[in-house]
Amino acid sequence: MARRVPRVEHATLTDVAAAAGVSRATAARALGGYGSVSDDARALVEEAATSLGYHPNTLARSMITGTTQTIGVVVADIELSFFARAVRGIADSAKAHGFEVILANSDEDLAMERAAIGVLLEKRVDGLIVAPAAPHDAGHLANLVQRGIPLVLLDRGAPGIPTDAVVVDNVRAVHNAVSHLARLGHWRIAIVSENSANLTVAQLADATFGPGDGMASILRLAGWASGLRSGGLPLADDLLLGTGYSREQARATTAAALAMDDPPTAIVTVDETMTLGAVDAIMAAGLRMPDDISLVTFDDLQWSTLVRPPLTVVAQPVYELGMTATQRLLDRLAGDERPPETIVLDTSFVLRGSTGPVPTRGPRTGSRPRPLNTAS
Amino acid sequence: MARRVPRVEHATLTDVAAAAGVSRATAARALGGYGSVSDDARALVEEAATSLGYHPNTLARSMITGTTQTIGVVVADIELSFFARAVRGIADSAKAHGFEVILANSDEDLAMERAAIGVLLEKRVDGLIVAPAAPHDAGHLANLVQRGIPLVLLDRGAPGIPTDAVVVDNVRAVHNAVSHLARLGHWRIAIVSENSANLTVAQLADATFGPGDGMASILRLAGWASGLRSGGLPLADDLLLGTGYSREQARATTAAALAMDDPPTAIVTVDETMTLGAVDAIMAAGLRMPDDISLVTFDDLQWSTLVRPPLTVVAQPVYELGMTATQRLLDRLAGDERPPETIVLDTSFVLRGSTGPVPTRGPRTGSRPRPLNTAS
DNA sequence: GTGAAAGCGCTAACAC
DNA sequence: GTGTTAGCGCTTTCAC
Repeated sequence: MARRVPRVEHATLTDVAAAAGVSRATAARALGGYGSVSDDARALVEEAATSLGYHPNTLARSMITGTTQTIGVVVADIELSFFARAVRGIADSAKAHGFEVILANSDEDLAMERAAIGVLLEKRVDGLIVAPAAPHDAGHLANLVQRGIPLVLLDRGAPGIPTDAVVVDNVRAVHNAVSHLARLGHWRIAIVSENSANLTVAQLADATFGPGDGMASILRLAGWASGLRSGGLPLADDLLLGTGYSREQARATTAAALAMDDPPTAIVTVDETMTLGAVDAIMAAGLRMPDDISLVTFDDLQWSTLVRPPLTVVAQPVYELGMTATQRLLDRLAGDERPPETIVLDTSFVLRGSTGPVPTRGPRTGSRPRPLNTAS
Repeated sequence: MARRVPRVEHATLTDVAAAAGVSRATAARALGGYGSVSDDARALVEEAATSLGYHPNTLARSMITGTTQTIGVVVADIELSFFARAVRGIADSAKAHGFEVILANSDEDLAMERAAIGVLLEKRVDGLIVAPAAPHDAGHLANLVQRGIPLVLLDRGAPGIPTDAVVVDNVRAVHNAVSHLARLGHWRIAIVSENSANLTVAQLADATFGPGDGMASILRLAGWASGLRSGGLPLADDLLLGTGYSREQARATTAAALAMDDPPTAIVTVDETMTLGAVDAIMAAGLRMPDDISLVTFDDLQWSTLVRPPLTVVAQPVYELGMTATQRLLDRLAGDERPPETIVLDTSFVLRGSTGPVPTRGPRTGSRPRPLNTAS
């Protein structure tokens, strides 16, 4: 005879049935609200249930029904504002539909992501929302899709994987931001990114990425490069400030760029971490925005308006990204068989004080080189 | 015959056993690493398992073992930096011990907290980490403890509930911050809090709270009041800037205080949300820190060093709070029967630019009233 | 409307 | 070392 060692005593359906003087089937029907039960029996059962403090064991239920009412969520790091807000959106809409959320952090590490997904699957989550660490190395995700496990990608699509993704149009968002800076007369527009993809600026400008084609950071680089090109600006490789994924590395890289002979007149950052480091460097250099340098950052963070001047930002609908991903996942769980699609939400460009025209005089070197190219 | 409608086909132990040509018990032993199996059998089983893509169904396992290797976490709002970081600490240490985390937000609402705990219990989490919304109305938590469900409180203790809690010494932290300000000569030290507990400053100063006695915000008020008293400063009720729990309300309340005839010479904020609103108001009023006003905020947020001047803060070991809570919970799960205790971690006072001596001349009104009381 | 009985996938005695 | 078997708590036929 199997015998478990219960950590905690829970009243079972059998207990309730016995107390109510009915069969387990009747008790189950009364409590589960399915089948038909007489009013008498229902009353008896409900009374017994409350007096025993009965709560159904969803584990046992799940074994039969095949659904756990749980979704697994794998993000890079819940500490990043972006993911915290997206997860809040996920949790809220999941809860509204009776689902719970199991959370895992991957730290953008493929092995951690794989492991996390494995564990979530063993827990028999009904579906997954994943911000894939390596959209171009997503065999494990393809495998999920092939096995019929509902999967929605968040923030980044994985090319070639036939599943839903919810993203923003990163290329266009940054292209527009760069165009704005170009119109203001900036001719040295740098970008700070943790990911340079080992591509030259020309290659990035040539690339034709769709919104769901991989990491947001790469797409933002592509948007930057294409913005430079369409603004008639030189595609200078020294403006691609590739660095490591930490505030300190972003600071150091930005600081080095600011110390160049021909420093950028404007900087774009691709996410919160890069923004923190870039602002560190700009402030440490004693530069005034926008007089000495213009700055556009990604994501409208809570403190964007607290630095002086307030930051011009590309704002993403982060909460909605999470909600939309969840909605789509729950639709799939409910049997929606439409072909997978990449849902693209709109960003907005929020103009504040950190961007402005290039000053006529050079900020520190006395004078600046003329633009190399002013044709469109 | 019961028949489930599997959303996804998973290979079962029976499948593996059949493929390997052994009994289910042998397969289970080989895979589970318990009991004894011959090397031949083990090899056969492992091969069959990999080729079938077998992953154990932890639901079935949990039904027998009585443990789900899952902990439930209920915080106010994962979007707040404090909880995001604490949850990261929880998730990391949980994962290191083979546990997963189910996350729920309560928005500091008691009903939502109760509901969340109910759901987590139905999912048979092995234990709970809760930041209680109402530490003084915690019958449901007492009930958990009585039922033997392992529970660790985070950030706030619940007086009278015999369970572990992991907190900081909020009273002392704020007392020290206020003492520092008093030593700098400040005589009108206000505090911005979403919770005034309907107490007068004198009552707060008289209260003798321990570190685990309820909401952090109240304890911080008490620390402020006792700091005022021991600094020989008047316990003026108009310095207790009680407001609603939103950035905008904090801004409005702070703005009103700054517009008083006798405005504060220094302000303390009790959390991230209050800090955002208070800084909004100070900046909107055009006040310079620390020349016009000094500011001490709670929690060392990432942007604390990006505003000018950088903020003097009370820093909490937030990640460690989460790790410690998890460690204690896992200890309890492992059978640790020590009497429950309130674990108090140390805060640190980080002196930066937003605090300084009271200027000899009044900042805006030309001259200020002399301190009412300079005795200790 | 109600009860009996099967069985989800697994672990844990208990024989052999 | 291995197989047989019972049963975790529940839902779901299928009779009555």
